[in-house]
Amino acid sequence: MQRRVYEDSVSTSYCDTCAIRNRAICAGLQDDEISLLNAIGRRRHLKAGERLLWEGDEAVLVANVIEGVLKLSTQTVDGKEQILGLAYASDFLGRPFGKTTPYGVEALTDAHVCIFQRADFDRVAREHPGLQHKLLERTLSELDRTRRWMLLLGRMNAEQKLANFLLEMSVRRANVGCADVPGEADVWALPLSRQQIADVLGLTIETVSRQFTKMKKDGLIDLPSRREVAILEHAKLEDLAA
Amino acid sequence: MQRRVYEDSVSTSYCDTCAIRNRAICAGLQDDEISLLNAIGRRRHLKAGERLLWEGDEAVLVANVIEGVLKLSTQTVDGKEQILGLAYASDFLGRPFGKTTPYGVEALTDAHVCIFQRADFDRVAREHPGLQHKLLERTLSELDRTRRWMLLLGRMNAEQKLANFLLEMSVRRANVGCADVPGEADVWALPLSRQQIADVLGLTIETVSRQFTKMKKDGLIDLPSRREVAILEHAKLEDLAA
DNA sequence: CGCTGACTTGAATTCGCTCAACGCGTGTGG
DNA sequence: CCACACGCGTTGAGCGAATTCAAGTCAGCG
Repeated sequence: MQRRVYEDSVSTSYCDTCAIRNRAICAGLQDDEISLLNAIGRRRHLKAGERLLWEGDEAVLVANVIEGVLKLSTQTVDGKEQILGLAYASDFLGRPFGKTTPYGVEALTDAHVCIFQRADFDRVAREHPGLQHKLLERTLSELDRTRRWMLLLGRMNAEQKLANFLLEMSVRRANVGCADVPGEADVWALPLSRQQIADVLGLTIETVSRQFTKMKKDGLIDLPSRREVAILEHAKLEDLAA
Repeated sequence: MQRRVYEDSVSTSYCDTCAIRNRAICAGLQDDEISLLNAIGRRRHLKAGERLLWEGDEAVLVANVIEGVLKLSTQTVDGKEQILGLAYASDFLGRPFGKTTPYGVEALTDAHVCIFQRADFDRVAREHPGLQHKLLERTLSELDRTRRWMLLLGRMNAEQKLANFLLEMSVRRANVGCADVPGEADVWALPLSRQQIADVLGLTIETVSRQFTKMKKDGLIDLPSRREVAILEHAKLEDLAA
């Protein structure tokens, strides 16, 4: 029977050929554990802009990012958005063992995710300490990363924020594909609009734009088009990032 | 043999009579699991101002907060401090399964903690899924709390930040003892100096002071002494917190 | 070709920071 | 006991970075 257009049940070969098989929570699991995840997981394709989770909803899904960039965000009462973080390939999304989803998730680029019904996932996790351990490790390092981001939000000026943002994106993006060749130009397409960058950094769109312009004028970066960046002076950018 | 003055091995009765026995990660563990924790844990008393963990150190300890308030903090390159969060009774400290401690921990009030050698704790956690599960749940909700704090740092003005700070402290403090009687005056001693409050909120000491003064003038709070606060208009304070 | 939405640029404003002075309580040594 | 220093907090003045408000530019698309 045909499933919904964007969902397919995961055949055994899916996990075996999965791009993140060795980096996500699946890494290092035993064969029987992988099979179990296989049985309850589905692949899903998300178009850029499509939402996977809504803040405050009952938490019915958790997922692994296979490819693409997604944003986790929450909203202030007066409607401003604060992006809580970005999720890249092999990152985990959602709130296992919780009632409600604490943040919204939206794809910034076209993306592939491997989704699980939370109830299924919780059950397997409870019964398989290895999986739970992986999840714990991932959550702990996510907590560390989030806390470092607090330093950025609380203590940095616009220039430092943007420098850090570009450097982190450069690293996280590079981790996904092949390793960067040192000395090679560091160019890529930004998966975020100026507004979204502003939301990540706790700035306004105008401030982000001005800082981009300034960095370009100073020769630290290039902006071949609106949605592309090149880091020209990696070292100087790191100095700015302080 | 006498141990160091501030450390005592935990006798069975320690856990049984522990104030946080039913709220920390120990809650709901089986008797044999509790016994194991008992065997590897020690109580330690910290004086206000004493440090338990240093950022960047090899992670040798993890701990449960039994009583008191501690701060988790990190430093910028130029020496400014950013407090990453506060830990209250039943909160968990440290970085299990990690090489280095990602933040410094210092007691703000006199405090009691239940400390474990990380190696011991890791081993017990690995072997006892129940414990690991508790730890995971706690880490996940800590991540949620931290992300909500990002919204405060990234999107709020000084007034909103302080209002949120006071309200959160009121709640977290109240959770420790008996429940607040509604309508009762909400008065307590601040465990933080103005400077520390500034570090928590990503503000300067002067701004914090001015906001305190303003709130007092507006009748929202009272400041019986430098280190005491009373929330007079809880509802109005919540309006400010937005 | 003109419309639309995303981005940039400019000018004015404002919020929080910096710098500086001062107040207050506490401890210390003469 | 007083004088004084010291830490901590408050208050004021001026400044500056980032925001707000307001035009303008640009690219993509019907």
